[in-house]
Amino acid sequence: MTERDLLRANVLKRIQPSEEGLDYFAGLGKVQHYRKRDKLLVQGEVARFEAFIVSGCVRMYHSDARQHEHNMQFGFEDWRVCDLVSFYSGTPAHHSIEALEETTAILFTHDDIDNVLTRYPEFERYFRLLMQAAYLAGQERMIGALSQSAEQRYLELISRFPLLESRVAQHHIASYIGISPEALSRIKRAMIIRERTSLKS
Amino acid sequence: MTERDLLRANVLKRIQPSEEGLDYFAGLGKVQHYRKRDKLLVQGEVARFEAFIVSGCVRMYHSDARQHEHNMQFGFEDWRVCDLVSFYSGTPAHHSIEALEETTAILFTHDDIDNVLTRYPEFERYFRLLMQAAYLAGQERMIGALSQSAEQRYLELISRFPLLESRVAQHHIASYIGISPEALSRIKRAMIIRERTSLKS
DNA sequence: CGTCTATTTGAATGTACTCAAAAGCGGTGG
DNA sequence: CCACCGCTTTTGAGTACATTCAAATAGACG
Repeated sequence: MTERDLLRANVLKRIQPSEEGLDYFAGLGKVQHYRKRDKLLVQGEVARFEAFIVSGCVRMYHSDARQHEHNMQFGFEDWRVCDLVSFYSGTPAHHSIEALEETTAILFTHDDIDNVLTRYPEFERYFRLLMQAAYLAGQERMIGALSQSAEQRYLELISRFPLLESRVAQHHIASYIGISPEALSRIKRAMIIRERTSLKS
Repeated sequence: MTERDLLRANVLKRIQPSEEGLDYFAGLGKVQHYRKRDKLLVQGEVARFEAFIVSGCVRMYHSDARQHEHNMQFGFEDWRVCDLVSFYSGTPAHHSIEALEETTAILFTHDDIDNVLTRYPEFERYFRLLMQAAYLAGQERMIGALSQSAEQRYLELISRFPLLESRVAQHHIASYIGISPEALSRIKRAMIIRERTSLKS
């Protein structure tokens, strides 16, 4: 039941619900296990659940008209991953979600969430705060994409999530910051060379 | 009192609050008038209010380290514009908001919103839905930025908001889609030439 | 060890940027 | 009504950065 505890802790980071409400919510959802490369969601289908990652790591990505994949979000323990557009509006998802490692998640259907919101409206605040956090992250990312160089975006990303370097393939990071894997490779090399020459001088 | 009516209608598009709650909410906020080029918010200050645009038009933009401005959002009648990051977290805003025309807005402070949420928790849902809509829009935009050409982004933007072409300067649109004004000018010319030659053939 | 995938490197190409200048447009005052 | 001013848009030329395609190298895993 340790998955459920992680979930409880996640709620308590944001709101102080009644014990009853928390129990109810923590009992919802379905624990699911995924192996590396399993898909939690396939682009074009409707997202029927929101995934709360208990352990492991996933990526959410969009595959464009030219079959190029663009990573939109990574998800580790204690993160929530979902194509919220699809989930809340019932339209086909613009994203796929794929496990990058062995991953355990708790899946919440729309009904689960409706149920808790109807019974314990205190959770409206929880979901609003989650939404807010997701929005803010997106906003920050957009600013970065518009006003920073690829190198700056890379440095900022890995300084904010040092996990990524060790757990995620480099081409996935390249995709996240919006450049080709070759470009990221070159950028890293340029950084190393710059560092060497500046140390010598 | 027509400003307030627009606000009521906006609420009713999303939730069915008690009459009491709606009256309370519709009475909140302060009507404010801005002239062209007036700033509703200056980057670096804390956003003390969320603006509900009653008439006119504004842009929210980020000014980067090189003093380049990047338009993040436009706002017309019946839209909400705010640096939500700053507003909800109390940190200095990463955006400025500027009136592009004579503009009337209703301004809601954080206290206003806290008050209505405390008294009428039904409004949690309203703000969650707003947040959701804002998030979804951001998500769509990010996908576009990563996977579409500048030309496609331009075409999609003006087909979605035909208002823009007539009411907003071209360089503001260029900034929104993330390219220089020169680049947009060239793209438009290329489109016209393509059209001419395809008509002739 | 061999296979599969990820990363690196190279070369040619493309797209958008910067800087600079010209042309277009709208409003104001003489 | 015209001349001028300020601002936007257009055009040109040179440059920077990332892309694509292709090939070589390096790592991971069975």
